[in-house]
Amino acid sequence: MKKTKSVKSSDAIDILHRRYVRDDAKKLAELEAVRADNAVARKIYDLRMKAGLSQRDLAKRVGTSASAICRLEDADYEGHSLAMLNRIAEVLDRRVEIRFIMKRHGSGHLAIA
Amino acid sequence: MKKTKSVKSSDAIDILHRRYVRDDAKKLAELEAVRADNAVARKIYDLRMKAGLSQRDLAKRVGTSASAICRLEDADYEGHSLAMLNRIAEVLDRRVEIRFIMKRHGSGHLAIA
DNA sequence: GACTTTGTTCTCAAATATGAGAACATTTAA
DNA sequence: TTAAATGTTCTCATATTTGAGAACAAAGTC
Repeated sequence: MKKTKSVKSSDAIDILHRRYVRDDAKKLAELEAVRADNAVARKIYDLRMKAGLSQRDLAKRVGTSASAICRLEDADYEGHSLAMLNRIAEVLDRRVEIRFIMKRHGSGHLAIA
Repeated sequence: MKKTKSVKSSDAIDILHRRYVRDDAKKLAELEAVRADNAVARKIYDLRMKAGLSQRDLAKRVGTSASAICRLEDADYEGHSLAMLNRIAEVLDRRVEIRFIMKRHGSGHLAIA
């Protein structure tokens, strides 16, 4: 979450959407990945905020550096590992759940469970 | 999922549970990580089976080798990355959702949303 | 039996994430 | 203004994951 740019971080997705979502399947895959990474970044940020911690605070608890936490909260970061997500969840008294959610085939946008 | 050992793969968790869950917080963290990895491995296996694919089939679709898929389905594997989960989800027409679920504080076992 | 398919394990090089310190910008507090 | 706290970006060495091929075991097919 960049400090200055007014936390409207769905911008990246919207731009990609307008640029690519005209039947290009390969790009659609990338978009999905970006959307996922983006969501994770925001969730980490939200969790940290809800806990009232600075990046340095969380870093200390997790056992890493503030810059590493900052990197994880960057919406463009694509390197998330389950190991790190678990470490963060642990110190914030949470557990990580992964779900593979079926995408709609036919027409629409929306996904189904 | 090992071929011979009759797919009862909650064994590992049970063993760890009996061994550690006597107030040892550090081990509890590890257990949570193992549980998560285990769950991911099984989900990949289930998804692949539901799609009627061999490990080699899935590997080809994802763009990797069968041994890599086998590794991902090993309950002991701890190296899952979001990137790989997204790639697998994509070729099986799914998307990955990550949730940080609050753990119960007080007494019990069960987790809450 | 021989053949094929499938899953598994081992190895290694290549790619990628992590840990960490430094420097900087911005905000808040004194 | 000065100082402290915070978030960000850069860089690098280290650790980890990935890609891939080989070899093997087990099960099914012919």
